[in-house]
Amino acid sequence: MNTLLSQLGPTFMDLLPDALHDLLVAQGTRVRYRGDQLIHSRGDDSQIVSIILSGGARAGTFGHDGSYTMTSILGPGQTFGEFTVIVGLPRSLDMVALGETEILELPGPKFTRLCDEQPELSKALLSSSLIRTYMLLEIMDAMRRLPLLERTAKLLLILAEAPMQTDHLNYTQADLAFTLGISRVSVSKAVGRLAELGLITLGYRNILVKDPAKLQNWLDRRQHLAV
Amino acid sequence: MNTLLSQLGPTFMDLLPDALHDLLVAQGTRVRYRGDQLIHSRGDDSQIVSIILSGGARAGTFGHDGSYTMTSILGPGQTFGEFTVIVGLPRSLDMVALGETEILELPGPKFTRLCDEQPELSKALLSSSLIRTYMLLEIMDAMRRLPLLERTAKLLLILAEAPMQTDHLNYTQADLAFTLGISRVSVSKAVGRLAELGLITLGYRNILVKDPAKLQNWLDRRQHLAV
DNA sequence: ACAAGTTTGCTAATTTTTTTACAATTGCAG
DNA sequence: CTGCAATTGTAAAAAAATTAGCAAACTTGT
Repeated sequence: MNTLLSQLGPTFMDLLPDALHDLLVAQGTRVRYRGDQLIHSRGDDSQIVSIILSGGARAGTFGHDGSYTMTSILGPGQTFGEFTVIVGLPRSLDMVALGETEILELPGPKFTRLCDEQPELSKALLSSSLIRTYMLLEIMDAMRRLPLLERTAKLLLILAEAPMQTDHLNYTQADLAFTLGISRVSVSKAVGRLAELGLITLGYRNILVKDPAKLQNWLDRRQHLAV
Repeated sequence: MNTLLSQLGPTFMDLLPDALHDLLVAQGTRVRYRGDQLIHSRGDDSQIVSIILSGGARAGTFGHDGSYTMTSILGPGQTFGEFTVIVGLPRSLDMVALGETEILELPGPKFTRLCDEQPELSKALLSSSLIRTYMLLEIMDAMRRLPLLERTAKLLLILAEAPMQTDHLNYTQADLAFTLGISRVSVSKAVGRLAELGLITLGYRNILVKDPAKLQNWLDRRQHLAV
């Protein structure tokens, strides 16, 4: 669960030469989204590549029953929609703006043309995609191997290091439960224990991770023992 | 857990124009591996891109305690090692040959040069990488949402549709347990129930999925009910 | 065809997690 | 300031999964 946001490596935009960066910005349309505004839904087949300029976005799925499972959080420099455009399948996740967010949007055909003309673009996208795959594998591994308490800690760490986040994580414990795929009671117990250990501070509708490094450290030691 | 093998889309090799396909084969070295032979280990930083020509490979991690968790299975036309070469980080998974396997190996520098010269190569790699990411997200979703019985069924389905596989899946229940990250007893119960339902037939060191479509059907109905 | 080593099927005891239910707390709207 | 709705903390019971252990079934090498 090592995150999709506190990037292990550079983001797509980081990987781009300046010239290309400028070209993209020139060719795309800047669109602003308010916090919690839906950017697009699972199943859409709008062919648009989105690049986050500022703010952030969270990816997840809304269940038929209104539940929500968060899959990942994206920050500035990261992209989404390229799967839809390049592979030609409908979007698999709902995307929601995380706070005031500015996104650069490029129509699919224009983007693919740019890719053809500028091999560097494909290469940057490839690198960021490979990095993403790597992280997903790490996350899957964590999900299978780590006990509930550690998994919860890891999620908090991911959220704490997310872009557009103050110290206080404004999520309800029910949200966290959905995200982790465990019960609210279990979350309550887990965060309770973490709070006991002085790693986090609990509030109403929010959790404070004052010292992410400390939490990370605790987690690392835990994982070490487990393996 | 929708597979990394019964490809949802085309494989890397499928995406390649014939000319490039031939070029790669000409530039690479064919290497044969016996069944269960270790191709490379987690942590290696050998810079080699591997393309499976025939046979297959399974990716996973060996724990310090000798345990093994399978992450995915790759078949002909699929690649691995590109992460290492392009991003420059050590390998994250142990790869083991699945039966008699022939692999085309390209040294990293040669591969990156080819990528620079042939943009089509980057593009094919990009598509297959995006497809892989998509599948991983599906798998993660399944892991969080599906109960143990369904997860087991899904794994069997994935394995049954894997390349290099006869009707009989030659895995011990302990193998399946490792792969699913659950206990052997739980697997035993799960496959027992599936056998009761007539969806599979149990044997010694192997499981027969005579009618994958039927199993798929059962799973679909189950998932529908769950959501 | 036998002995040795795996693998499977089961059981019982234990641990973990979920469910259900309810009280206490918090923020907010009026 | 007060009452309401949402959120959190907790406890007890139920369900699910794990561990540990053992006997029976099965392969294989000799």
